[in-house]
Amino acid sequence: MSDEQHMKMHHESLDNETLFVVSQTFKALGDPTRIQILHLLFHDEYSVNGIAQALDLRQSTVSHQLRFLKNLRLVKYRRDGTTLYYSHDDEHVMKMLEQTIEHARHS
Amino acid sequence: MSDEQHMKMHHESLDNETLFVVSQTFKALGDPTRIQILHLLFHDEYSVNGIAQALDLRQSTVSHQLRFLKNLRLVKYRRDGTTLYYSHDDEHVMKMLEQTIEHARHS
DNA sequence: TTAATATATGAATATATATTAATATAATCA
DNA sequence: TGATTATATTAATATATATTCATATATTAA
Repeated sequence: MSDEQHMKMHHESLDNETLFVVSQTFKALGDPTRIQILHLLFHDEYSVNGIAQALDLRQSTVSHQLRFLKNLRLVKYRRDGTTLYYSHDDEHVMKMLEQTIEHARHS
Repeated sequence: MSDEQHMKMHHESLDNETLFVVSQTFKALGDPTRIQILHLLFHDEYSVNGIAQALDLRQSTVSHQLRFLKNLRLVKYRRDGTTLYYSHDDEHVMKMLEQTIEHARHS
């Protein structure tokens, strides 16, 4: 039996890059502040200050977390003057988040 | 308009307990070692040492992480003599994990 | 009971992470 | 240009987390 077939028997083992991407994705959802931000963006776009006000967080905190989320392409933004409007940018991740919120609520 | 209706307009805001449960769940999936363990348990049950050997991890590391996963009821075990066989115990979480792995592989 | 084996636990350490205050940058408008 | 506003960045700090070694516990078998 080839090594490849042997690996498939035990299901594909995880290569380091996949492992890194997957862990980063879930890590993004593993923090209460980021969950709140993404959940807020589920329906609408918000400015940085808008998020800060809605969630009672510092502007700096929000900006830091938005950078994190933007690096993972989980959010995007559009500019209008000096204001940046952020919105979500990953349907798969948003679906997982909302499903898990519903799952947690009904338990 | 009542406060309750007002809240629904902006979607249900997240209560602290939900926020905690959701973040804990995703945090569990946000670590490469735990991802490897859960992925290994996707098909079969494994002993603690079996996991350690399969993934080239210390027994202690595996045991600590299994405790973490067991506290969240993501894994369960059965005893056979001195050996504990662990298996996964949350279909929703396992489905999310495997979907996200597939998602990451094809990107 | 003693030895052997499997697993869990505790303490120490190193690393990662989230938040904050202060400040820098960038865009707009008078 | 200078003032104003919105956002980003930097550095500091506090906290959380993962791993490891050493050891404790528990089960079984001789």
